[in-house]
Amino acid sequence: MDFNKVLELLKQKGYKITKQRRIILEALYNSIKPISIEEWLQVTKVQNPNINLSTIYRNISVLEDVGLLNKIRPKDGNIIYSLNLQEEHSHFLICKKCGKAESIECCLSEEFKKIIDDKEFDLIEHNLELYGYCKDCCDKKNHK
Amino acid sequence: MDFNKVLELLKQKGYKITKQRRIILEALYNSIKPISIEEWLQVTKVQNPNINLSTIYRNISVLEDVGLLNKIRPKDGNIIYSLNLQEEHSHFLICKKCGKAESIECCLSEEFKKIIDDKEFDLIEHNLELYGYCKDCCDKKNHK
DNA sequence: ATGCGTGCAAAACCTTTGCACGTCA
DNA sequence: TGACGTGCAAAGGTTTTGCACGCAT
Repeated sequence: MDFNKVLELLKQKGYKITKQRRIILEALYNSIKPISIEEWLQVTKVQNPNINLSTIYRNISVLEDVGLLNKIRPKDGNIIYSLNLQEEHSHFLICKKCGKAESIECCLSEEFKKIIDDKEFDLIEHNLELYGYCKDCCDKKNHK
Repeated sequence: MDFNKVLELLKQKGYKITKQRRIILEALYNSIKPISIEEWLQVTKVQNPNINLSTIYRNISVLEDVGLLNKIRPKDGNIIYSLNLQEEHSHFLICKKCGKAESIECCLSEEFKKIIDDKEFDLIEHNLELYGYCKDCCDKKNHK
């Protein structure tokens, strides 16, 4: 996704594009990996040393609201952030009774990468299928 | 896993079974769902109102050391905890080049449940396959 | 012009730690 | 008995918030 598209999405939600906001967004946009708040602050300070931590926190809320923020929580250590720029790919909820497959939009790539972090394995794709009972079959059969 | 087995595992690592520790562990053991620190404290206080928050935090470290603790981090909200009592089931890292399948021991059930939380779907099983390049093929082909 | 966004400082919140005392093995 | 565990209180770290000012629209 183009950076201007990112700004566009913010504007569509009624957010103004201030100098600080632009710098903060660019910092994350240009980062090749998810970063912590502190790293994020350091990078923004390169462009404008006066930018405040609280401003970054407030822009985190904005990005969450727009749905562009990926938050990753390593088991140990602080939260790291990245922009969610990719097209979403689907997984399915498959009913064991009626076979209905419902698409869900979630991408677990980051979680997977974390899990195999120590495996020296270059993760490219994943396939995930979730099996259970859909609402209709739950109601009928009292599976819950 | 039996509760006594849990205590046994702690003893094996050289931890003592104090009254407080037992209550704290039982609280989590008996919980039907992952709970936050605050909920955990409330439940332990039913058995012994003097038990301190810091004691729970210290026992979290113990459980982590023993490998019995599941930490779940909802995107929004505090960490919730559960005991990791189930036998682990495997997923595979499958190499797209040499086809080698390496078993990894991780269970994403909780994450999946979180994801479909709002879907009214009774999740029973899941299947996960991770595809990429194993270390050997990475080295040979310079995929990284 | 007006209202949203920002910097600053303080507050709120969560987690860790030092210390003295208690208790398990 | 000795070492580990606990309660309490204080410290440490992170995130949020109130306020006055500034800037984008």
